[in-house]
Amino acid sequence: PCRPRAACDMAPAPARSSAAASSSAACVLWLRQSLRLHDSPALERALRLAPARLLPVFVLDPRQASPEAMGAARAGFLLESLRDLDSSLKRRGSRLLCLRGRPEEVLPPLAQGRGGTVADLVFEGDHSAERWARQRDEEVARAFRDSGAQVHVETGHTLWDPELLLAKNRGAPPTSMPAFLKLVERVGPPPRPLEGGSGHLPPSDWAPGSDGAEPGGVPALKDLGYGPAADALGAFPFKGGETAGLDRLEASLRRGGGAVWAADFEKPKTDPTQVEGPRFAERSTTALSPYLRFGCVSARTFYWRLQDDVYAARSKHALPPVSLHGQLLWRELFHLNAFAVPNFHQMEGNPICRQVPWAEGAEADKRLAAWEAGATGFPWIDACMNQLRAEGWLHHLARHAVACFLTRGDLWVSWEQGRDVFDRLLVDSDPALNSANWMWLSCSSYFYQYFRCYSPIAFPKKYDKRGAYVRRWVPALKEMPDAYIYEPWKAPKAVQERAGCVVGRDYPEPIVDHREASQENMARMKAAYDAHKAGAPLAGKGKGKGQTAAPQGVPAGKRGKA
DNA sequence: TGCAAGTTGTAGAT
DNA sequence: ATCTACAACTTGCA
Repeated sequence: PCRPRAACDMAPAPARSSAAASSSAACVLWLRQSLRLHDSPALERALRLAPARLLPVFVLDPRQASPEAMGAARAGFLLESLRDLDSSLKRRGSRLLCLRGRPEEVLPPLAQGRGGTVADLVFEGDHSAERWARQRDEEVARAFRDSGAQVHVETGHTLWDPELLLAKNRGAPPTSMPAFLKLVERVGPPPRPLEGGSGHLPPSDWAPGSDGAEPGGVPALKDLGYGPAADALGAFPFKGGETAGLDRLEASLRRGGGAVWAADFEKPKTDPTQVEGPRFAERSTTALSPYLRFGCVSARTFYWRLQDDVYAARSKHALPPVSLHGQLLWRELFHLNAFAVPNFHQMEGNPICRQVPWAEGAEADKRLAAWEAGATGFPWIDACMNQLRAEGWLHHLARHAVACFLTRGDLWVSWEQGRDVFDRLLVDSDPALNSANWMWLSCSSYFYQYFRCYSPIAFPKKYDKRGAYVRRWVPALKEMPDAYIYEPWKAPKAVQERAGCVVGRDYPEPIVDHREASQENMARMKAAYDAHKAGAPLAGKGKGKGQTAAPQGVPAGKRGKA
């Protein structure tokens, strides 16, 4: 029923002043979240402006792309993606200009027209961004407008335009999957991916800095301040970029022969302990998340390939929320929430987030540090964190286990702190999904059954009785007998000696007693929930901050018509 | 107001 | 493998 959406279906190009429409007029295409040429609304819009010159630019912002803010795995993936994009652009007669610095500082000089008039700026709106990023975008847009350019903001990171979804839900974002599925039912399927051409692009023949300080090429990791160890240590096993991403998409769709695997995929049934096979290619999930994060693969392309080539061909297939389509819908729901809920990325003043008195001070810092370093003394948790630091990737259920452990399960550390660690280390960290999932796992929002708690011993045992995953990621435990692999402190001293792993010497003592800690924390959660109920839920409690927070999308608690 | 359902818990019984 | 108790959360809808 859904035809391919042609680029010209979109809003008509605005009329522009005759002065700007001179033959040398250029269009700056500021690439951000969508590092691809297929299904790129921003690129197609830029082409419809028919500029004499098209200047695709990406800005490496030190606030994001530096060792303090971004793990080596993600930085490496990002640079690979940029290099791939540059090659693809060059094949079509263009090139990528890669600048370094703050966009609001390095982009405005382009508007002044180094070597010609810049008539248009096109970029993709980041609806679910944190406040500072939204301000950054406004500053850049203002600078271009002040220079006489037109600014065009497109939507491309999500399946639907978040504004449209919000409007169709009377201005209030759904906060549960059943409610979101109903909304999606009303709205209809997402737009088809754009049919991007493969033809020649307008030239990108500007003069990038005659001072020679800024060559405009994609830098290497070391140029961004990453040490030489970063290359070896920070390695996601799959290459970044649109080319590799589309290959991986095809491989996922073909998997199992006749798309059986993708059709029957149910997320809760996948295995978080799976260790890489000899072919080093298959994990129990698609591992497409980093490609979606950086827009190397369009969510809409993924959605429709699944629909047309996997689901349509079979009488029976998995359904949302557990199916692969379901995974895209979770992503969509959380982006919509991040767009519409005020103070979404923090506990305070966040109307959907339970106010929980998480631990603070030196003890909390120590626990957080041990957790991040993979030194909690719980082999399953430490193995997960070691994989996270090394690869930048963890299976979704492994993320659950470590997030529950850090927050409501064992260590009682704030979800915001764990979220920040994930944001730095994960190759696929997308702020909206990251904050949402941390709220979920800490029982701060979306999920409230705090008496369901992951055990760092029982949970991995269900999948991996012999602890192959732990042995892979915690070498000290390599020789520990199966019976003690998840609880080495219970092994008799002689067994520990024989395994070359004495607890307290070669491997840490457990940081807490899981049974005691989880019991105590459940009582704390109950108290926090009771306090929430006691204060009028809509009016908030205590400080009275939540209800006065300026809404970004729509006022919280406003359920009526706009 | 009551009731059903909620992507992904555990421990112990059978 | 499938069941139940655990102690009982929330949202969303009738």
